[in-house]
Amino acid sequence: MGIAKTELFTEEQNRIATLAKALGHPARVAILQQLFQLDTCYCGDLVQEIGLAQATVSQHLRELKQLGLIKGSVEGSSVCYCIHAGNWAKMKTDLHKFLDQDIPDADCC
Amino acid sequence: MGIAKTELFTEEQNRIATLAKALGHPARVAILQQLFQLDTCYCGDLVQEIGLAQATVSQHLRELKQLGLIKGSVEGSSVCYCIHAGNWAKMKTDLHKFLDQDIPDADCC
DNA sequence: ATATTTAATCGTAATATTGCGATTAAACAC
DNA sequence: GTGTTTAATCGCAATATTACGATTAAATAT
Repeated sequence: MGIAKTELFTEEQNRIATLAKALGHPARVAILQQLFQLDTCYCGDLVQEIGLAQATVSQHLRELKQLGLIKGSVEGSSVCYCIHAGNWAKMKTDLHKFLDQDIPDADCC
Repeated sequence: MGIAKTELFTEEQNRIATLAKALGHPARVAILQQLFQLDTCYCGDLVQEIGLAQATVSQHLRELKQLGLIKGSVEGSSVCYCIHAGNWAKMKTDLHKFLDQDIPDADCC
């Protein structure tokens, strides 16, 4: 019914899915890439770069912030965003662990 | 309007988002983990393990197959699934490239 | 004080996803 | 042949996501 049955899965499975989901939209990927480049870190610049409406970009920023992947600080009337290094590292650890599993060579198919 | 504006983004951004999205549901993570364990590779066993309805699991399997992350082969009246090693490796390369970027130490916030 | 800039939030419409019962088709058993 | 098992697909309901105009609040400029 469109409701994800998280209770059926392990903490680890849910965490991986949550992290992956956050990266599962090109606008959020684009925002993160901009922040890695760091020639634009102000919200207004990001809105220009991304090309979506201000409200939409703000919504994507909120998602990334809620997960802790980015942090924002108010500077006068604008807001500066950047990658949250510690949490990004944690995410990387978790995703790598999943991605880098050895593929069984039973090769049953 | 709920429609992802893929044309605003680069091929790379869209590809990363598409890959991440596929991993963005715990059922699909669970399926992949089972295939890594490989004590269950038959569709029916996966349905048992996952705990969702057969139709739902089949739908998740289709998504993973369409992206090429898994492959399935018919064996009599059942179907055996496994990780598509080559495509999994490609995905890893693409995601790693994105995840492993250096975080600028300008630390503007 | 008033006007402007900036970004978050609200409300809402369009679309996508998730989940499942029912049906279907193919392989198998008898 | 008929009955059974297996898994894909259809159809639909519930929920989630995406997008944006409008509004809001805070900082800044005049």
